[in-house]
Amino acid sequence: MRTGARIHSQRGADVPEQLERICRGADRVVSVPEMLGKLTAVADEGRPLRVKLGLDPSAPDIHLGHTVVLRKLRDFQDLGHEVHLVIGDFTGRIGDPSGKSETRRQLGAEEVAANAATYVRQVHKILDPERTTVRFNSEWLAPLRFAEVVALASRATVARLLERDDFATRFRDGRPIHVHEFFYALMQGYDSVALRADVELGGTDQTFNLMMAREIQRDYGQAPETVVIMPLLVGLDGVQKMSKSLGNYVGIDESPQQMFGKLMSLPDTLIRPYLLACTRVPPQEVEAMTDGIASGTLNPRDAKLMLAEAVVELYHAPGTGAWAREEFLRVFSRGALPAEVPERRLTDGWGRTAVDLLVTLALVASRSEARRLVQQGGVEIDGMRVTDPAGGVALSDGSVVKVGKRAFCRIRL
RNA sequence: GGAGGGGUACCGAAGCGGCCAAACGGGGCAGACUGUAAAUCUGUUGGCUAACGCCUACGAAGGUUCGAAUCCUUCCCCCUCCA
Repeated sequence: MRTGARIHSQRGADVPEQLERICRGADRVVSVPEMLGKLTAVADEGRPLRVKLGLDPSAPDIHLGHTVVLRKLRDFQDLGHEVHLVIGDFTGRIGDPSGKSETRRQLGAEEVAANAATYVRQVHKILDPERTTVRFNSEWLAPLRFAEVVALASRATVARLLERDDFATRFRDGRPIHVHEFFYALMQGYDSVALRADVELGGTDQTFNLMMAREIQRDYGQAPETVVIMPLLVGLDGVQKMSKSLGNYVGIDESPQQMFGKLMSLPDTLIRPYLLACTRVPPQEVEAMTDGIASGTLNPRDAKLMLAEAVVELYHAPGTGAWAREEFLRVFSRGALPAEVPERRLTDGWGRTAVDLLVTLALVASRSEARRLVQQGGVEIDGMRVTDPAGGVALSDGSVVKVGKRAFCRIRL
């Protein structure tokens, strides 16, 4: 798909097509006519749009939730535009308590750098490195003098800031809002000024900040960026948005097995949204599958198998999706062993009981847990359930210990 | 500066002298079932112990008491309102 440059060089002719591609899947574009105008203008000028995305450096792993926005960025790149990622190292250093009322831990410089490197590596699974620029916002935020900060602050009113949903509810409930939290939106807006962004992407949770950025750019004499707001992906729990801290996520750096398994644990109601947001399955096909599920001709499990395979395939080597599917069916549907079982050499000196074994193999966190697991029937050796925690176990070279549904270990004596 | 409210296990939240390793909900884990690591149901969820039980734990440190998450003192932290 490296046709972007060529399309771009065709100038205005393909602008409607570009617009259609950009708006597809977006929750909202502010505004569509404005976007049209910009696309036309840059096409005439023969330059690409500068498209911005801000990233929070505190949670280094990219998950499927991020990919919704990242894949949209990729669309821009394919259309010949350039992407500017802003790592919020300065904002992150201050700590953003937004969303939760929890104050976020401050990050050290090395940590930020390491996280950023991880980001960039993962992001390149989706974005075209050739058309991606990475910047750190400390570059322009750190040198600001207090007078300049005050000037920035004077652009916004408290009433305006309180419009933000999160602030509004906290204010109403009498929960604290710290002054520096107000600065957050201002700083993000300033990022856009520093980058001279033409377009900014974000999830619906960023709506307020994105709108604020437009106003700030205007105040600084720039044309306000056009904003593309993408829907938030619901997490594996089916309730809250996907986020690392909530643990309801699928990371794009995870192993094929893990990705596949997590996607199979998706509530059935999320099949359609995930197919649409996280795979390249054409919308008509998704609708056909959805109908199939509704009418009972398609087993939701099979739809999920398809979904999981498609997602794994997107972030791993070709063929891995099908492999992960086979693996899943073998281990969970047929209860067989996975293709690769980690091996552990067992030397003399472990205590001989079932509990000792699990502890020695580090398959449990404590002896109590091991005991519990055995009592609950969650431990098998060579397919035989172990029933007595304190009883001895019969092992031979090559015996396989299974703990719970998905922990395996082959014993070498 | 003043007044008031609060800090409980992974999270939320009860308890306010013994029956508290701490109700209840969520999450996690295990089992059953299944169409799946969906849904549902059951069990389990500090550590050590074969077990009796023991140890550690309710912001921190002391104290009262036969006995404290619960009462007292000091300290730390958080929140709200007033100035």
